[in-house]
Amino acid sequence: MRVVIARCRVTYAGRLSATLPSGVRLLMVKADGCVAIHADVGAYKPLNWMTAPNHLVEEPGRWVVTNAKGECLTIDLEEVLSDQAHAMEDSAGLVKDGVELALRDLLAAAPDAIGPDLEFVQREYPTPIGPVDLLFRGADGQMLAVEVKRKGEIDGVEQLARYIEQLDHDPRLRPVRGILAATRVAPQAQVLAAERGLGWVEVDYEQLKGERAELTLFEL
Amino acid sequence: MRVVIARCRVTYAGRLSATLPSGVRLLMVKADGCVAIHADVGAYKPLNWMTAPNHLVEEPGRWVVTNAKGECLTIDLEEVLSDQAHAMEDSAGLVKDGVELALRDLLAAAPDAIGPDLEFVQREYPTPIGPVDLLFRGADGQMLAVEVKRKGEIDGVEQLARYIEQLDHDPRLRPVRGILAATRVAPQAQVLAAERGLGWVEVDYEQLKGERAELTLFEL
DNA sequence: GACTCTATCTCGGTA
DNA sequence: TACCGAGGTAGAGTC
Repeated sequence: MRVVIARCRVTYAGRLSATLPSGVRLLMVKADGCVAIHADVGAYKPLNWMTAPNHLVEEPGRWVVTNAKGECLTIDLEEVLSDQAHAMEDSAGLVKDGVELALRDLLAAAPDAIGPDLEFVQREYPTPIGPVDLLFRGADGQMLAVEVKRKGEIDGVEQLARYIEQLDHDPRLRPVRGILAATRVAPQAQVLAAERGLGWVEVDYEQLKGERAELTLFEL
Repeated sequence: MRVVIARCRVTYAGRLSATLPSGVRLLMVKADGCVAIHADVGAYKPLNWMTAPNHLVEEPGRWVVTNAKGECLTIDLEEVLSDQAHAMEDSAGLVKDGVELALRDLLAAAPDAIGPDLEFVQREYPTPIGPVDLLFRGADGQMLAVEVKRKGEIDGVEQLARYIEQLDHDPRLRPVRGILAATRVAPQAQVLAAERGLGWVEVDYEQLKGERAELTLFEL
């Protein structure tokens, strides 16, 4: 990785146009060719960037980065304060835990958090437009599709509505009820769910995890 | 901004749990306290990070970053290869052009680009599920809701349909027509719009901007 | 390659 | 502050 500290101006022309006036910034050029320009605020997002694959041409006082889509990032270097390169061998990647997937599995094992007398049928039940997170059968025999989100928003309601529409095409399943399950359901999502004839439920992730741990302990 | 190149291990506990095994990486500590850990691939996203405001405690061989939400980022430094700091005065920010907001404002001022004899009523007209970009009144008195997108795709049509559904609940507005306005409307979006009884229009951003400039000049 | 969906999403706006 | 929508979303997985 090459790290340059420089006073520079930047322009980007591509999906939008953006210009960055003169200032001291950090330029990163990574092993895969990615270029990022960071200011001294904001941990996450670069001011400007160009992802790989791209083509970097280094002229005196100017870098020009282009890609196949016709996007162009131009960096005018007014003063280079530091320029160093470091070898970084590939290292094992990040290991994550605790997102939507875990919530889905917890709910599959504990349907009571969604509603009474539900029998788990399948995870990732396939439809032509993508898999439904969870499918249950109610005490009355009616099917229930559940869309799981960490945060339930309008998108999640639309997604669930599309799945229900697909599932209702299958005479063996029809009519299918739908519930959006999330640690939090936004007010707008609640309104839209009601409008679409869908249900929603807020579930407590920590509590589910605790119950699961207890159950595991008991089963030992 | 402080830039450290080091062999390190990282753990994050907060919105999820994540661990990062030993490897050489770039650590950025910005003036606002933000911390980011970058690998040698991917221009954009750090492997781990902590946004401001936070609290960084530097012990020998270990940094611990915590914030008010109880998130915690721990960096175990195994070997520091470089450690430098650079002053970066605040500089003027990024200037963007060509986005949805500008397009919306141009259309509010130039309804003719959407259709004949439209009277501008309101920007961001509120509904229970979010604001409609633009609301106009036609010559016949009928209301017209316009959803503005840079690129008109299926989700833009869906969004517009949801708004119309809400607006039609209001007897003072009903019946409301809907149009998707974008610099380009995808064929699938055109089909879906027709299906939903909605209109669509492709508008020329550069031309609108030009007209606006002319108008401003004229008004001088 | 195109499409879909998630994200410690970030970021900006607003009530 | 919380909530909501846009993003040059990026990045991962699937078909």
